[in-house]
Amino acid sequence: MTQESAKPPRAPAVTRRAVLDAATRLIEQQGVAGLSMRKLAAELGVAVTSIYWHVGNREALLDELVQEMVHGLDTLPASGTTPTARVLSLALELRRVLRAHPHLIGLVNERGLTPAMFLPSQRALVAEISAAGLRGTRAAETVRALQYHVIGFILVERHTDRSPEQHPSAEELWLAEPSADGDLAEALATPVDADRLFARSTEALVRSLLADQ
Amino acid sequence: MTQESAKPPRAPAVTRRAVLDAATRLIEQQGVAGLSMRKLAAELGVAVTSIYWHVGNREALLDELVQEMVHGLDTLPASGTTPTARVLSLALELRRVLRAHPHLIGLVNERGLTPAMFLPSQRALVAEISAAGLRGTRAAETVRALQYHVIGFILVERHTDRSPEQHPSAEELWLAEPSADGDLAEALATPVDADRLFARSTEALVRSLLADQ
DNA sequence: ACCTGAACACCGTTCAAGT
DNA sequence: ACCTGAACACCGTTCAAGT
Repeated sequence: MTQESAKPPRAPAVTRRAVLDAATRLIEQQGVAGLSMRKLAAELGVAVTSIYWHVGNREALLDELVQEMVHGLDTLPASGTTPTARVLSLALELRRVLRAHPHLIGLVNERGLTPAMFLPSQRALVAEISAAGLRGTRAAETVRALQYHVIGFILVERHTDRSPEQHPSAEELWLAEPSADGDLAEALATPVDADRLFARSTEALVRSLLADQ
Repeated sequence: MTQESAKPPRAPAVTRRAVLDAATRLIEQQGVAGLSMRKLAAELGVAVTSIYWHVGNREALLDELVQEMVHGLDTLPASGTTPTARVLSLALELRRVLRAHPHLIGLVNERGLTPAMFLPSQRALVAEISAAGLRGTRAAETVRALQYHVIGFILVERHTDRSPEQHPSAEELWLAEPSADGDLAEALATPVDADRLFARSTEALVRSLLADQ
């Protein structure tokens, strides 16, 4: 509903879509603070002011990326047969989806869209947790505990992903540590396997939350 | 070792300490991105360039705040009698300490000081987890799971603390939700009690991680 | 020892002007 | 319909100059 002219005008040098995609790339590489309108223009080979014609301004550009992320979070599919397995599968799936755009979580929140964004995954969690036999306040606390756990893990991971080499490193520190348990020190000197750590810790949390007690 | 003159010169308009404190205040209120040298100067009633004399530049200023935070994280005190209680007390204590400067966590990481910063709390966790009977890889995974859980929770909390009112709010969404479990929906429409949620979820995680399995 | 203003390169944004 | 350069207010930073 935007282009409707008698004669085909010359093709635009950039499109709204190209701007959004380039912005996404910049944010992934350098974080939200690293997204500048001038860098964007340079990358697209166009004057800065062209960007403004396509997306309004920086804020509106981010608004649009946020919208796309919020709409991208549909109901999550649960898999597995036991309640624990199904809830765990939801947590794994939520991490998988959020990991695609970890930088946008903060932007979504700044724009007041956090509840809307997480409603679908909360619904899915509610369904499985209810099926597991939890009710009322207890069930709600379980939903929230899992949500915080997953989002928190993603945020920590984003930090780790964007961090330079650390000095002194965990390896240096723990190999130099006088310790009763040499195996433990050695294990702590090893790089973190985020996938494994998330799977293990989340399973532990889910088991405990779903246990009767 | 810096001021050593025959006659007492006029008192400085600002001090290094005053700059650091004002910066801390600005960061707490507006986040790291909200810290500008010019705002800082305005707040202290001095020319921008004076700030540079005291702290070098923006980067060095942040370096100093990071140093203070890293040194502020000493060994944590564990309390309680059972292993679960003692490990849980460490997690609560770590959250308490980190909550004082949640914005600095990212800065510490950017500067490669994350392992150094968390070594003391890792040591404390190692001691209690070893006392609980865990060894080697399993113990290391437990330490890391707890560390990620606590840091993640803090990061989520920071987002929440700095967020505007959300539209639509969780309340609106869950009260409008057709649901089998009315109590659950009502509970999810209630504001999150972060202290309680953290205590509950962390206890659940600790119990599960320390269990034989 | 400490403060100042001028100056520079950067940024987001607006606007009048082009085609 | 789409692109452009000039211009403005902001930012971090350097420097020569003051007291």
